Amino acid sequence: MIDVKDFDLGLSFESGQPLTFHADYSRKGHVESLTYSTISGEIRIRSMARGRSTRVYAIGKGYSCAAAEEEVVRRFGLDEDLGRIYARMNTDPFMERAIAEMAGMRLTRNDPWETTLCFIISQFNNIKRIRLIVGNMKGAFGEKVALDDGRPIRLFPRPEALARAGLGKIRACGTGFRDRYIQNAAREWIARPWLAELSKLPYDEAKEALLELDGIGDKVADCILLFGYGKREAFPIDTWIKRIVEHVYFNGRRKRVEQIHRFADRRWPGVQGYAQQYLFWFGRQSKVG
DNA sequence: ACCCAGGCGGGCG
DNA sequence: CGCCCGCATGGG
Repeated sequence: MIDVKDFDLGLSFESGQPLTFHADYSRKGHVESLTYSTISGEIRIRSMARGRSTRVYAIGKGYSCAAAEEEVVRRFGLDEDLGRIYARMNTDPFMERAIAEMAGMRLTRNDPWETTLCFIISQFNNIKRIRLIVGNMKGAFGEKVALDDGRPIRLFPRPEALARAGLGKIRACGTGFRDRYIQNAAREWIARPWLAELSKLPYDEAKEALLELDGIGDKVADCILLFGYGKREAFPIDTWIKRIVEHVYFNGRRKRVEQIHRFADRRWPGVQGYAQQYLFWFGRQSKVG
């Protein structure tokens, strides 16, 4: 059992973050459950709010109890002190409301390759269709494995499988024009093994390395750094965030992306990624901008 | 039948 | 440089 402050499982799971794993979520009263598969098996979480703290039980198939808990802590960033992060984010009334409404929303930590693929697919696309395409790609290229109960599942496609796949077969998953970005990224992932190790580099250098890949621009690179490499100083700027920041902090005046980056870096140093996620989801839910 | 979706790369002025 | 356009595809 893990006892954490400031954790809302459903909000963390359903806040538009790249859940690269297949998962089933449900809520009955104040008890939430989430089941998802991993490379090593399957994790089942039950979470129960008790005042300001939440009790989280994790059971894993193919995991010891301790290993399952460790996986959940890592995956949902439960080792990060949200109270301290909120104190640094809370610079104004709008952010204060976002924090109050979205209390307990965590930034998830995902596999770097899986995150890269998801966000290459995300460009000029919508969340629902991103999930559809990723699902298709698992079916076409993901390794088949059986869980303990014999149920077959498909793992996330590895770069090796996509590097040798034809563009036509990739495109058949619904990727559209992104097919060559995907094939190229898979090949580069193999040719440049250090791409898997970018969390060791400072944010700027890691971003530079990602930007060399075709189909990865400023926004996608920041998403990969934030959700795949745990770089909390990344501040992905998509159409939503741009509108929201312009509306809330610039009186509706249009700003260039570079200016918004500078603004966020100065205002929320070190916690830009959390600020972005809270502005993004709160702003979207309440239709700001 | 439209219109849009968590951008990016290339081409033009 | 800064801006603008086309881009595949499924769902509203």
